[in-house]
Amino acid sequence: MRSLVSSIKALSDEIRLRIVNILYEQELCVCEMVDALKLPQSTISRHLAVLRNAGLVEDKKQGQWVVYRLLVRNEFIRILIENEMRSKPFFAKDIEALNTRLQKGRGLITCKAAQ
Amino acid sequence: MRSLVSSIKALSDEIRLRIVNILYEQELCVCEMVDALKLPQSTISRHLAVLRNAGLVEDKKQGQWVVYRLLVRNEFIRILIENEMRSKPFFAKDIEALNTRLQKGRGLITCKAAQ
DNA sequence: TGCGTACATTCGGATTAGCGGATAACATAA
DNA sequence: TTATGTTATCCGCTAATCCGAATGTACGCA
Repeated sequence: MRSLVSSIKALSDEIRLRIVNILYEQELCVCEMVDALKLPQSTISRHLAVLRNAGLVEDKKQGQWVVYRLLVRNEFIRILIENEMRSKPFFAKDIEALNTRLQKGRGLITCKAAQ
Repeated sequence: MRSLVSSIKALSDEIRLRIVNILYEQELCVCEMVDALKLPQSTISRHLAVLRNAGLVEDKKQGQWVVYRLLVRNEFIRILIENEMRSKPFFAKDIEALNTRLQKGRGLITCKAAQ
């Protein structure tokens, strides 16, 4: 119950929804998200901590990167993403920016160099 | 988009989830919710205003009462209620208290008298 | 007219959440 | 070792949210 509220609370922020949206595409390191969403690194990192504490994402170290993966444990979250986010231009433009970024960087090979 | 965030934000509170839960049973006036959830009237009223501003409920005057009705406009909200709330004891006990209250008052006939 | 009920809103105070620059911590590479 | 890149956390600050008692408003009924 407590965890249900904190899951919903974690989703009740525009920036965190944008993060969830791009993570629904594939797992990503922090700097890829920074580039895709064009937001300060501290902002992304802080919001990722909120999502992690709510159990919505998990992270793993991979070389010098920390890679985040979305955990869709509840059906309502999947429906939320599929029905309310993926069709909207607001979120689609982040996917575009992400793809542009991923083409440059080729996965996780470089990050700074991709800018 | 703005409205998606405010919908989710409106749902990101324990008391408001409890209100949504009992309104999913049937439409209710404020004092029935006060009795069912055993919370101060100002608290219920304030949270109802949040839900109304987010477009999650609508209200209509009915005699001396204001009756609130849940609007399930998004599929993810229905899934949220069905999958995450209705099965949980935490929310079930509110339904029980609500039914006890409704037996006494028989719909909207009395409110103060039902206490 | 005046009382009582139902509901909304105000109030002050506490808690929480948000921001981005700066810095810390750590890994990798030269 | 030194330099660079990646990520997390700290900092001071502002803004939003929550609470319940108290007050305001509207209306039905005697």
